[in-house]
Amino acid sequence: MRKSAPKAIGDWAVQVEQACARKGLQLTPLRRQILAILAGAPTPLGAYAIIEQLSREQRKAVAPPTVYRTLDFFLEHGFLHRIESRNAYAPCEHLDHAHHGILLICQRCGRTDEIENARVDTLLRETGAKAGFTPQKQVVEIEGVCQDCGVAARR
Amino acid sequence: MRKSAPKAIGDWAVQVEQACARKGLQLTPLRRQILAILAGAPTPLGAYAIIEQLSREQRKAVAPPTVYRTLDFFLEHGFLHRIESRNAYAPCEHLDHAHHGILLICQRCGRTDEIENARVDTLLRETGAKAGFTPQKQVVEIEGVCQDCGVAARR
DNA sequence: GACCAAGACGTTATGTTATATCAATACATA
DNA sequence: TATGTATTGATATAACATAACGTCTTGGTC
Repeated sequence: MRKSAPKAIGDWAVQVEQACARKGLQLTPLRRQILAILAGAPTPLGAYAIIEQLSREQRKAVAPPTVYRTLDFFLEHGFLHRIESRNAYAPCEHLDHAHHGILLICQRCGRTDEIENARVDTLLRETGAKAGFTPQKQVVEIEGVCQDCGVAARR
Repeated sequence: MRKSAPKAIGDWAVQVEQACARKGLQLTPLRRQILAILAGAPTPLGAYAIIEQLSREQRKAVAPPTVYRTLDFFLEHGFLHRIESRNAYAPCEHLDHAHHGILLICQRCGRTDEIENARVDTLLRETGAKAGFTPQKQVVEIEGVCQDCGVAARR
């Protein structure tokens, strides 16, 4: 799981900022604000959770399309993952290179961790290929109990 | 992809029927009807597509809870898969044993194929374990282009 | 048969997630 | 200024899912 959330978070926000600068992407106030909200969340957030928080912060309602557009922007550029089995969005922890992440989702605490494994990648591609299939996008999500929660449960 | 849909379908419906008999589960008229609808569909169906078809067949509106309950019944007993990345439901093609399927989803034709690979399973479990994670449920969905569509595209 | 409990289904209402569409604004550049 | 492009605002609605409660059937037990 994302151990020291504050640290990883800062990292992420900073990295996104740098990536935007590098690629000439606009990091507007709205995007920055949503970035901060996502960065500050201990667990992945749903779009409507973001809308609520945003609306609170601005004391003014923010409509769904506004947030979904921003999420799409982050997703397109690989800054964010969508967790399909939860309809939630979490920071991508490996911004520096293209990859298919494996998402570990804890049932107890709700935190997620993104790991990479080249062998899984390769194996999935090969497995698909054997069936004549050309993969474009992989969704690998594993739900279970994370280390911390597992330890806690056994105490 | 499910090549000869009619055949695989018949298989599926029959197998579900047998499994229900074996386990003492009621295969009521409603369940049978939804089974048939799912079995006859070339691609995974959303709950509301089932509702529509059901309502047409009965010339009478069927409400969402009715269908969702039946879907839950099939899911619980492992007869059906939910495709997380599509909010859709597809017959499970390996009824005879417990498993984590790998779902191949074609972007062009929408058909899905479910394959099994023990190595993927093992590898995912191991990968999780290395991170201190105890997996309960795996979601592996690969989106891409199936053989037929790939061939068609290259012609 | 009378009774009870469990399971299945019907019905109404509502909650949750996501998108279509068009208008307004901001900024760069010809 | 005019024109184009990117972003955001605003309204409405679509798509997916569940809560809560009532009714009816079924199958067991006395």
